[in-house]
Amino acid sequence: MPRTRSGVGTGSRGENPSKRGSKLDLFRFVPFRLNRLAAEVSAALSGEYQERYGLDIPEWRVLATLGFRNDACSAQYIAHCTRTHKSTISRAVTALMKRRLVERLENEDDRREFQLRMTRKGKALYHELIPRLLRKEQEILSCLSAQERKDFALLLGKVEKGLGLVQTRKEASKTEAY
Amino acid sequence: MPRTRSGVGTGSRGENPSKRGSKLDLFRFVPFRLNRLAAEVSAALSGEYQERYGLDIPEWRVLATLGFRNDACSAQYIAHCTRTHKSTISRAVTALMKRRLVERLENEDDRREFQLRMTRKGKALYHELIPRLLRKEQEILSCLSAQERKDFALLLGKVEKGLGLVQTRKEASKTEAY
DNA sequence: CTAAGATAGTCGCATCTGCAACTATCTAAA
DNA sequence: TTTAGATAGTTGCAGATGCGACTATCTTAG
Repeated sequence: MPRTRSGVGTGSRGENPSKRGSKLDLFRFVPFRLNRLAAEVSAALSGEYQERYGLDIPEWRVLATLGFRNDACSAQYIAHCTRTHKSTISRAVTALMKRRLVERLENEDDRREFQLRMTRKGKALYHELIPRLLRKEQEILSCLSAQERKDFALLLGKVEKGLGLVQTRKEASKTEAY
Repeated sequence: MPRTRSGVGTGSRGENPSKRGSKLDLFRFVPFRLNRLAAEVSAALSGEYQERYGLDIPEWRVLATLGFRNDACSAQYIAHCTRTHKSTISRAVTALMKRRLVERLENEDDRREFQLRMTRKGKALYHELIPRLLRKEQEILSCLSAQERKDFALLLGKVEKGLGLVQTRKEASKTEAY
């Protein structure tokens, strides 16, 4: 049974409790909404990569990067383009190697870094996982019309760009160096 | 533990490294984009509440909730409406009480729970912080036109609703009980 | 060649946070 | 009343992750 609210409400006590417009509705505050939404979406997806395949997010990011570029690359490259700390990527790679999903080759030209690529087993898992994730994504976006999804992607892109999250062509070609 | 099954599942276990459309561009994958964007936006804001005022996100959420409802409420209520785990809220409240930003009163009707509210000092901090955060938010959204911001908020709302993140009126009145 | 500085990757440490167990309290039913 | 079950809040524990130090290697300048 609902407890009776103490009748204070927005009424002003002597002290001027809520002066000016200096109030903030968390539910309309975009940073909070983005955080909450991201957490919820991650939770919705985790059933696929986490429970079903035992991958955590950093591990999944490594596989996704390797799978998309169908080509070997360094851990540093993955860290840069997924904006994940290099130590996190390092641990993810270690775990993936233990499970024989990823292997690494010495780089002759620069023996500090390794070339990473998925093993056959890793690729199999990747190709099994991708359709599931894409389906989940569509499920999450199913509340939007086709046009709204486009708009949403466009707006996300603008905000990302505004925050410097988007690679320019120049940066991308520089990134090739990794 | 979900060991990978021997069969590859989607068939054609042959070589064929990148078959079909089973590829995923992380940069077009909405869950990844939301995660990255939320992290970046949080980082952009942390300068205000973290560095300047020594608050972490859960602490900030407690203050924001108390500030918006200009009324005392329980820790459980805050946990529910911010979708934060109750243990996290508990620790945040403890920290805020140590700093005398928040105080709690025994609830006569139910001695399990406490009524939380900001102290004068807490309110002062809150009213100093809010305009800064709102300014930051506007800064982040400055890459969007007024109409685009509206659209963005609307689309966020639809996705939130689709995920069950939005309170209906009925739930809201039920929540009053907390 | 040598030395200084940059970079790739690893690892220890500290922090954060979710989970689950626990206490105290409330509610409802026998 | 007694007892079983629910709920508010706290806390120990473990897993995840960022930071910074460290090693090894590369590059560039003298």
